[in-house]
Amino acid sequence: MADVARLAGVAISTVSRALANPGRVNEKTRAKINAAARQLGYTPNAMARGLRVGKSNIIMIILPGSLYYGASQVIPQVLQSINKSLIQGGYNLMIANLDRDEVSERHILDLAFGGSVRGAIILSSKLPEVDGRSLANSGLPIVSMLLDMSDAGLQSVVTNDREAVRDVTAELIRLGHRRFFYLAGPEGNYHDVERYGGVLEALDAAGLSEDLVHRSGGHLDYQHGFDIGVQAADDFAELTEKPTAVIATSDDMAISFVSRIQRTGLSIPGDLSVVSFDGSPVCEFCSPPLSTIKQPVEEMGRAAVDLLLDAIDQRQTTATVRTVIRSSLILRESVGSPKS
Amino acid sequence: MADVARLAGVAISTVSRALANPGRVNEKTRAKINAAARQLGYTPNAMARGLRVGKSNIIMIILPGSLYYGASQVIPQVLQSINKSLIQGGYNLMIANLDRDEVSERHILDLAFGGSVRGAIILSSKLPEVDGRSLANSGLPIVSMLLDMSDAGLQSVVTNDREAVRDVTAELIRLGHRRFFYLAGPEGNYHDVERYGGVLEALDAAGLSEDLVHRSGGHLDYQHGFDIGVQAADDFAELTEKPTAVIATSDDMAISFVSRIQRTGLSIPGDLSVVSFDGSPVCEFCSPPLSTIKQPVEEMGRAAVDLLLDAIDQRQTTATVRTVIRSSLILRESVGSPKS
DNA sequence: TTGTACGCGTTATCAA
DNA sequence: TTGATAACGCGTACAA
Repeated sequence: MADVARLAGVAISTVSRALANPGRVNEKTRAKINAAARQLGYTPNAMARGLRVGKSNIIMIILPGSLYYGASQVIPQVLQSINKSLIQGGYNLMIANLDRDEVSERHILDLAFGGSVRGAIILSSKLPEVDGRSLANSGLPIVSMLLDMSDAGLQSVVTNDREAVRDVTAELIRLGHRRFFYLAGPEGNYHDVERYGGVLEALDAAGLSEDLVHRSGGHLDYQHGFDIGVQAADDFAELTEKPTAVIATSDDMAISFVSRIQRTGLSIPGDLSVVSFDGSPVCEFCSPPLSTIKQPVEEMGRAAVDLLLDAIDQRQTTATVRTVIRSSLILRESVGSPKS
Repeated sequence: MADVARLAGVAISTVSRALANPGRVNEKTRAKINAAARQLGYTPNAMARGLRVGKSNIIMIILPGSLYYGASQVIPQVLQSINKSLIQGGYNLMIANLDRDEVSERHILDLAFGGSVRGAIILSSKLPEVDGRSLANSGLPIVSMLLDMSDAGLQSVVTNDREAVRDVTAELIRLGHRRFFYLAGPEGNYHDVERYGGVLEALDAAGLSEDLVHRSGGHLDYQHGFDIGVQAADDFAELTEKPTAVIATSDDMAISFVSRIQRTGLSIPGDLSVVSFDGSPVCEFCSPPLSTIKQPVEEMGRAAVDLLLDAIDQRQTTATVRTVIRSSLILRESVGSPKS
C-alpha cells in the first residue's frame, strides 16, 4: 500500500480510503490511486484488514460428517446455492466438518472463537461444545438449515417435512391403500420424527390404526441410503401381510428398494406404490419414474444466507425464528391404486 | 493473550510460544498457561497470527461454475476427500467458483493475491487472469485435479480416461460390436478429447474405421447430464443404421438415455449395450444395472492434497508433473454381445 | 528457559 | 478532502 501511495503521490491512509471506502475520496485522486494500484498489481491484504476491523468475511458451513454425501445429493446443491448468495454479499464460504469426535468439535470452535469466521450455517443437530467453549455462546450469528433448531434459539430454515408426508400419505389413502411400509433414515433424527409423524397424522385423520404402517431401517445413517433400501427389501420379503404402499425418506433408499423388489417379481405401481423424499433429478428416469417430494434446497440456501447476513448486519433480527419453505410433490408413475 | 499471561504470571511472548510452539517452553509453565487459557476460554486469533507469519492456513478449491453439480455426483466426494486430508494437515477448505465472467475471476485473484489462501486446487481448465494479475504467477502452489494441466506447468492429478475408454471399447469390439454411439459432454473439453480419443484408439487397434462411431451431444455442459441423454435418445431414433453399443461420458446421461430408449421398445443389453463413466452408486440399481467406469475420486483428492502440501512445505517438488490414478471398470448387465 | 520490543498491513481517529 | 499516527493480536529476534 505504501508503494501505491508513493506512486500516486498521496498518503497511505488515502489509498486505504480510496480502495475500501471509495465514496469518501475525491474522484480524481481516486483515479490516480486506482491506476497506480493496477500498475503495481496491488491487492489489499485480507488478513491485515480483517485484523484491523476485527471482522472476517468468511462464513462457515458446518456439515455433519455422516450425512455428508448422503441425504441424496442434496448437499452439493445446498453448497452451490449458499456460496452463490454469499459471494454476492461479499462473503466467502468455508467448509467445516462436524464428526462425532472431540477433535472436529474443537476445530470448529477454534474457527469460531479465533475470529476466522463471521457466521455459521449449520446442518447438524449438535452444536459443538468442549471445555466450556460452546458455539452457542460464541457470539457468532448462526442459522440452522434443513433441521429445525429453533428450540435452541437458532434461526432455522426448514421445509414442511411433516405436512408434505402427511399430504402424500393422505393421497395414498385416498387411492385406497391401507397397509404402508415406511423406510426410515437415522432413527430419532429430526427428519425421521417429522416425516414419520406426518404418516401417523394422515392415518389418524382417516381414522386408521397406526399399526397399518410397518417401519423398516433406522439403524444406518444417510450416507448409506442405498444400503437401507436393499435391507428393507429383505425386510419386506419377510412380511406375511404385504403393504401396498411404500413411503421412503430419501430417493436413494427408494431407488435401491425398488430395484430389489422388482427382482422378486413384484411390479410397481401394480403391486406396490412408491413415493420418496428429496426430489433428485434421477427419479424422473427410473423405471417406473419415481414420485418424490422435492426439497426446495436452493430457496432454503438463499433464505439461510439472507437470515445470516441480516443477523450480521444487525438488521432487525427477524422475530420469526422458523422459516418454512414448502416442498412440492412430484407425482409420477410409481404411484397408483392398489389391486383390489 | 495478555489476560492469559497475567493470569499465568508469565510474559505474553511465553504464552505465544506455549500455544504455537509448545516444544520451546518448560513443561510446568506450559501447564500453567494452558490452564489459564482454558479458564479464560481463550482462543488465539487466526488473522493476527496469519498476518504476523505472512501465511494463511486456507486452501481454496476452484470449481468451474458450470460443472458444479454435474459431473455426476463426483464433486461432493471430491470435496469430502479433500477436506478430510486438508484438516489433517492443519488446513481449512474454502470454496471458490469460477464462472465465465470477469467478476468471478477477479474474486479468485483477490483471494490469491490478498493473502487469503495458501494454495489452490483447481478443477477448471481456465486459470483466472485479469488486468495483468494471473493465478499462474501469484506465487501460490496450485494443483489441478481431474483435468491434465501439466502443459501449463501445473501438477495434475488425473485418471486414465483415455486408456479406460479404450479398454472398454476394445471389450465391446471383442464381444462383437461394430457400430458405436458416443455420448459426448462439453465438446473439446479435456475429458471429451481423452475419452473420445480412447474410442478411436480402440477402433484403430482393431483395424476398424472411425466412421463406425456416431457422436451425439457435445453442446451442453455437464450440469445438464440428464438432458444430454434425453436429446441423444431422439438423435438415436433418427439413425438408419443403429449402433449396438453406447459409450456415455457420464452416468447421468447414460441413465436418461437408457430410460428413453427403453420406452421405444429397445431392450438393454439385448438390442443395445451401454457403458458409462463416473461410477455413481446409483448405477447398481438401474434396470438393467449399468456398467460404468469408476473414477477414483477419493484417491485423487488425497493425492492432490499431498502434492499441494508438499509444494507448500517446499518438500522436494516432485518432478513428475502428472499423477495418474487408474479408473476401474465395473461390468454389469447393461453390456452383452450384439444380436447377430 | 523466559522477557522485551518491534513490526506484520491495514483502518480509524483526529487534526489540518 | 487529505495526512499523520496509533492500534488491531500475534510471533520472533535478541537479550537476559
